[in-house]
Order: sequence, then structure tokens, then C-alpha cells
Amino acid sequence: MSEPLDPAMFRDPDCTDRAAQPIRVGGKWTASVLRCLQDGTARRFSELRVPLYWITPKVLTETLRAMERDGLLTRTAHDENPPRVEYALTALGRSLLGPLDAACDWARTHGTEIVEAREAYGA
Amino acid sequence: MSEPLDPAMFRDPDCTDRAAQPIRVGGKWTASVLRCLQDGTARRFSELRVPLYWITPKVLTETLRAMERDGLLTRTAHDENPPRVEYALTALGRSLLGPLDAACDWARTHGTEIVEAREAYGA
DNA sequence: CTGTATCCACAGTGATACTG
DNA sequence: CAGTATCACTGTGGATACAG
Repeated sequence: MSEPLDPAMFRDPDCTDRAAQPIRVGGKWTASVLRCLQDGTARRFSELRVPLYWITPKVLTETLRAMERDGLLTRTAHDENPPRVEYALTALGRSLLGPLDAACDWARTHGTEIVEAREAYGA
Repeated sequence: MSEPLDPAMFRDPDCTDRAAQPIRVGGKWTASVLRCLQDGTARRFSELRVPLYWITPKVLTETLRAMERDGLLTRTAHDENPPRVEYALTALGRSLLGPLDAACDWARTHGTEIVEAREAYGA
């Protein structure tokens, strides 16, 4: 999720503007929120906290706000008491599930190789 | 590349150890290094710097060391003068190109939607 | 229940200069 | 050429407490 939006993140060799960096989409928790919502059902703020390592409300708010701003999910506040707010993926958010699953499959398949390589490197 | 190795990054709801976080593979530049080397040819330190926004040597060194440690690439130092060091992907590194391409394809296809969503959000 | 308000620690990133 | 050494900055992420 922290991948630069520029798919290759390469620059024109003639470009001299070092500040011309690609924009970034997503933070540490974006992928996990996506997976929480991937079955299509809308979930509430507190429902999202539990599977996400009891992420603090501040960080969850920031994550959800950023995803809403980027068009990945919708925020629906029902005018009730006590308040009820529900989050659900947009079509754009769902379109990210494919690449995300590919990454997760890779992690499942090759995760142990990474761990073993790290241990071998220590020696 | 900053995805947690745990594919879902969900925790056992009964787990009370908040520090039990999944390990992470890769940093800001890992995907770009991967793409620099994806055609299979080994490249030298200074060859890698140019397309990577003239990344500073310190950061490139750290990135390459981490990738070597994780088994994603090999570092070959030829005993010459001036020194020559070449980096090439391992099989594990090449296996990451698939998921990476999927992510890049997504960015190519949906990048403008993100930008538009951000602009619309400002209004 | 769904967030804000503060405050803070630190990893990550980077600029610059120097070395074998 | 291929790095290391320092120093500094910044934003993300997090703990805790409080509010509508």
C-alpha cells in the first residue's frame, strides 16, 4: 500500500527537480482495512478495531479518512443515538483486492524463505 | 513492498500482546530496485542510482543490504581496481515481480481515479 | 459509540562530506 | 567506483485522556 502511485518510480534522466516524487497511496493499515471489508459487508468503527491489533482510534480515523479521500471507501453516518457509522469499499477499493491478494499469496508462499534468509544472513 | 509479511495482518482476538506485530519486508525503494533488475542483467551500484531519482548512496546501500539479507538479490564484488560490484536478483527476488507487476498495472489503470478523488474531496 | 486533542518516540529518509 | 560517517529533519504511528 505504500507503493508509489507511479508504477515504476523511475524518473526522466534529464529531470533535475529532485522534489518531483511520485505520490503515495495508503499507509501501514490500508491493506488490512481493505481485507476487513473485502466480503462486501459494511462495518462499523469499533468492528474494524478488533482485527487490526486494537489499532488506536486516532490512527484508524486517519487511515479511514485517507481512504475516503482517495475514493477507496465510503463513510455513512446514520443519524441515530448512539451514533452509528459504517464503512464500505467502493468499486475502486474493490479493484485493489486483486493486486492485494497477489501480494498476500506471495507472502504465504515465500514468507518462510525470507525468514530463513534472514537467519542465514546472521551467520 | 511495505506490506507486512503476514498476508492478512490480523491477530488472534484472544492475543493480548500488542507488540506481536508481523515482520515487514522492503522499504520505499525496494520495488524500484526490483524493477531496475527485472530484465535479469546484473547492474552496478552507480547504474542503479540514476533511474532511482539519484537516491543517496547511504539509502541505496541500506536498501541493497536489506534485500541481500532477505534473499532477494545477490551482491558480487569483483576483486579489481577500480572496484566493481554487481547486483542481481535471486529466484526469490524474481518471484516478487509477479505481484509487483500486478500492483503497477493497478496504478497505471486507476491512478487518475485516485488523483480525481483527492481533488473532489477538497471541494 | 465514534471519534478529538495532546503529546511524543522513533524509524525512515536525506544532505553533505569523507575514505579505501 | 563503491561505499561510510555524521548530522538533521519529518511524518507516521502510537499512548493517553477527553468530548459530543
